[in-house]
Amino acid sequence: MQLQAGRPQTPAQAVCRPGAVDRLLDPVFFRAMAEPTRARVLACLIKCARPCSVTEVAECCSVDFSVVTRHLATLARAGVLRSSKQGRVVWYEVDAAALERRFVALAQVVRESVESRGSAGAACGPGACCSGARGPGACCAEEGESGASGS
Amino acid sequence: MQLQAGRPQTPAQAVCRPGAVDRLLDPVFFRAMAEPTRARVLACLIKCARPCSVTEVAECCSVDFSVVTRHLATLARAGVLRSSKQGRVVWYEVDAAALERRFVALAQVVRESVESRGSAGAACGPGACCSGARGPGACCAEEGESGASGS
DNA sequence: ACAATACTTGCACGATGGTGCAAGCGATTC
DNA sequence: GAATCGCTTGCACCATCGTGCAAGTATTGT
Repeated sequence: MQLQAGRPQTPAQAVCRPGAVDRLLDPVFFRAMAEPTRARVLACLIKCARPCSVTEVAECCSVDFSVVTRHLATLARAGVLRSSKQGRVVWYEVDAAALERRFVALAQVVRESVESRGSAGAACGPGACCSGARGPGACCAEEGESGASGS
Repeated sequence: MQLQAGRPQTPAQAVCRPGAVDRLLDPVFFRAMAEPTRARVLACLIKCARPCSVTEVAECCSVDFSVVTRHLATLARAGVLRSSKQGRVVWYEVDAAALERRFVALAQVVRESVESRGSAGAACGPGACCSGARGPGACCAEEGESGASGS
């Protein structure tokens, strides 16, 4: 069987097949937006669609100023925001291009997964297949491809 | 001024303009994917592109079986997975349609934000405008803690 | 030089959440 | 009916993280 070529038959196989989805499901990225205050900050910056200072952003949420600073830094570290310093003012802005690209890529990966359902060999389903190829280390023994797909 | 009609000028104004972005930046959804183990589980399910049992999923990560159960339940609660019980086996499957729709909508919201940059009134930027319309409560009474209006 | 503004960082505290172990529950098999 | 399988839930532990306060840094204004 051409296991390596097609779609992984089990999660245990899937985990050792590096793909775009692994890079896209970056916990740092999702964690950045998972916090309610940060989500609110990000929503405000998206709506404003312009660079905003920390002071401005702080006015949209009821937490301490220092907290806003940290949240903005977190979002910037995750690649969601970009910052630029002008004098003593720091302007934070949504990195819209990168953000949109990321969401589009995520949507694409999910869509491709759906499209592969009927094409890659056996039509798997509940109890239909993959019932015998289990066991830890059933696929990860070899090196596979050291595919550190460059970012 | 057509503040309510156009794009909010400040984050303080933006926070009281409910829009699609507020619903899409759902912390529950993003938190579900923000955890490394859950991200790995989700990636495996996307790659497999078929319903998988809890036992199968547990083989792709090195945590306790009970932990996998909880992670899968969390992802299902967030609308990322769907589950169906067949006998004593529970099948978890990526809700690909909903997931793709969500990412597409997020990309769309970000894109629309970019497209509105030059259209809605003044061309805002660092120090270009919005320097005088500041101050807490400039647009709405208060929306944070006392605001039990919206859910 | 001094003060004010804009922001960052150190610190402590409390809440949240991920984890493993063990017990429990429903469905299947013998 | 008893044993087994597949999964869920209760519990305790620990790490992480969000938060506010206070001090510190960098830049601008007087």
